[in-house]
Amino acid sequence: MNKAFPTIQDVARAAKVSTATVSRALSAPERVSEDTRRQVIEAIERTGYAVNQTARNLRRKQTGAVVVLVPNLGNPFFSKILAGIEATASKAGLNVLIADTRQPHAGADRLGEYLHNNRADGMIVLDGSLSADFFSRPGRATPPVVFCCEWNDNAGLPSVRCDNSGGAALAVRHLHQLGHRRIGHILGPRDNVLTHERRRGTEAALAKLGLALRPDWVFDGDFSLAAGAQAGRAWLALAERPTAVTSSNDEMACGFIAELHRHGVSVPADVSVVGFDDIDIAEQFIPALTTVHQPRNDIGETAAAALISRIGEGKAGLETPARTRVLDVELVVRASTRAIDQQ
Amino acid sequence: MNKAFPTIQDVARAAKVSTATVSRALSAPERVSEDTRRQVIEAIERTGYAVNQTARNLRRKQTGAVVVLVPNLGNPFFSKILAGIEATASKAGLNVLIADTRQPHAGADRLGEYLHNNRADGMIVLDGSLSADFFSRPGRATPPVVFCCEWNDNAGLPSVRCDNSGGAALAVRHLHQLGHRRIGHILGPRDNVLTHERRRGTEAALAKLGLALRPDWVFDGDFSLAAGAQAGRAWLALAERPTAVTSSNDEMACGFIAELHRHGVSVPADVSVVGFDDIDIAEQFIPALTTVHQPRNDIGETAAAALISRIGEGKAGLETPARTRVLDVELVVRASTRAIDQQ
DNA sequence: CTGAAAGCGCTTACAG
DNA sequence: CTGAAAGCGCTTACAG
Repeated sequence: MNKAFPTIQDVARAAKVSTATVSRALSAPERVSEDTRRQVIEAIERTGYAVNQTARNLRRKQTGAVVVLVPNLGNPFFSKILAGIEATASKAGLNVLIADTRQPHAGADRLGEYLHNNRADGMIVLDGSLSADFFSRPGRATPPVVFCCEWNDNAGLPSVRCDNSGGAALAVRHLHQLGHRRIGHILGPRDNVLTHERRRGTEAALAKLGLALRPDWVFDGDFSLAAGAQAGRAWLALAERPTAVTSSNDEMACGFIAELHRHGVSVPADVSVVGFDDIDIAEQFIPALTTVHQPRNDIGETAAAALISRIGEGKAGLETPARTRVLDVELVVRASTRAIDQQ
Repeated sequence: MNKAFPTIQDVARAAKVSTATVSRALSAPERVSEDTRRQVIEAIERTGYAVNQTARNLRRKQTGAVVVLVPNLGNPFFSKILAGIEATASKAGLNVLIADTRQPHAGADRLGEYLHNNRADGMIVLDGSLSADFFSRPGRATPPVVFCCEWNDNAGLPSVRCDNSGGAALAVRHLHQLGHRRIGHILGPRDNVLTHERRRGTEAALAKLGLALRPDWVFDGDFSLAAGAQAGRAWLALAERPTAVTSSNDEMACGFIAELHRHGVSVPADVSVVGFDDIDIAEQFIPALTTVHQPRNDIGETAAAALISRIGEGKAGLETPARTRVLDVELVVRASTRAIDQQ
């Protein structure tokens, strides 16, 4: 900040009114006479005045900002979620702060400051691995928090996400309809709630069809392209191979397909693959990826709207019953899956 | 914010000292006696006190935040840039605000508030299309601004970016070495500074090799996958086709290759393709994409460091001579390019 | 080393 | 409709 910035005092002087009137002309123009308002506006222009948000926020006891906690900002998956959050928040006049929970400096203490130091009026958390007590501090009220995409059941907080288990089931049923009976699955990171839910959906759908998920057809992963490639190598090393594989996300599906390709194995001719997320590249991948579409922009917007309404109610994080919003997913059939002859 | 939050007054009372002493114990512990410090710490814990940043910022005349202006947050290209910025800013104790310049609500006025309403101590701009007068307001000082990736020469502001024309030249020379003489180019969005620079680098390199960029081998685009696919269709419709194409970014290169694939044309057997950026998927694309690697994380970190040093100097945007930092790129040869017999 | 007091730039009952 | 005054929660010369 520069001291050369004009203040409300300067405007008051220039308009020959009190600072209270200038303030009203700005925040409640209907409570000021036509004439006065004009004078104030004119004085504002003449002085080049702009409200000092810090002072306003201190006085109003708000920050005008929400913070989004992202596990690894470098992961492009989050871009459309962030875009949805930003669109909704900025429409409501809120600023959006971002913080990366995986940064070395981002200890729970540091991140907790956002919640407890009046830096933000609320928080959207994309990281389900934050422990429940991160969100509540002994003897202190806490601003509203909502989970988005990932979540932690123990925290008892509202959550907005897609239908993860349902999506996984969609993928399995699609492969089953194509005649596949030998179906494998690539996992996300261990201890991740999405990994867990998608695996659960996969197993449940398989069970309903009278099939089981063979342990040797479950491939470890971590949502990265490299992990997909590694799963590809694991698949190649198998004596008995599944004819189809569902992946816990698209990136691993792409890595899996690329690795098989490098070894002369073709998708979908030799094995069918279904992803999860429907990231941008899925449609232009070769082969175009069959996947479970997740409405990422919507999810971000819905989470922001949920947070904003909580902020409006003035409810703290734990006072209102937590509500879970599960948005629908849909299967997008493209070129990475193909019918198989009955075995 | 919740009124239940304890203030520095509560701590002072609990520790039986003045608020000045509490403040010092926090901000300048060496100016407080050992004993007093311990008492204050203990009182802070007992009360659950956390500094109110808004009050501190008002008093100190700073905001403790920088804002990043992103043209379309939904574009995953920016994720690693943002990650670099966030890492460096948070290390310096600064919060990171983001705003999308392409949102309908994001008029120049709204965005300008970040600069002129004491919302941020500085700004990083990823959007080169903002006009020069956006950054200076008549009669007002302006906090430091630095461009990142994109820039606007007219604004006279510091800028951090990769070597765009040099990268484009690298791509051309690589293709030339492989024997290609008929080389086309897919453009980014019209009026974009990166489009312009990369095209310029392409033409300059071509000229040096005694070649010209044929107008019918220049394909319109906008950095999107769909634009790449459209360029693919344009290539297919050509009577005389280039044997190699450089693309102004990776996404269009992928779209281009995918479209040709759908029409039975193979890369690199039938045409070689070089991208730009080296996004995550480039390596696992089929064929793996030869491209110009841009150090996105570095670029973000460097831009943040440049901004922070300007903030530290207390210089406003226009007071110090603008400095341009151009980071090196490098060609990553993968599978989308192949030698051709001399023609 | 410590405290009393002023002040950062606003907003908002309160009174008229 | 308007103004005087208090106060949001800090920090920082100033004085001792």
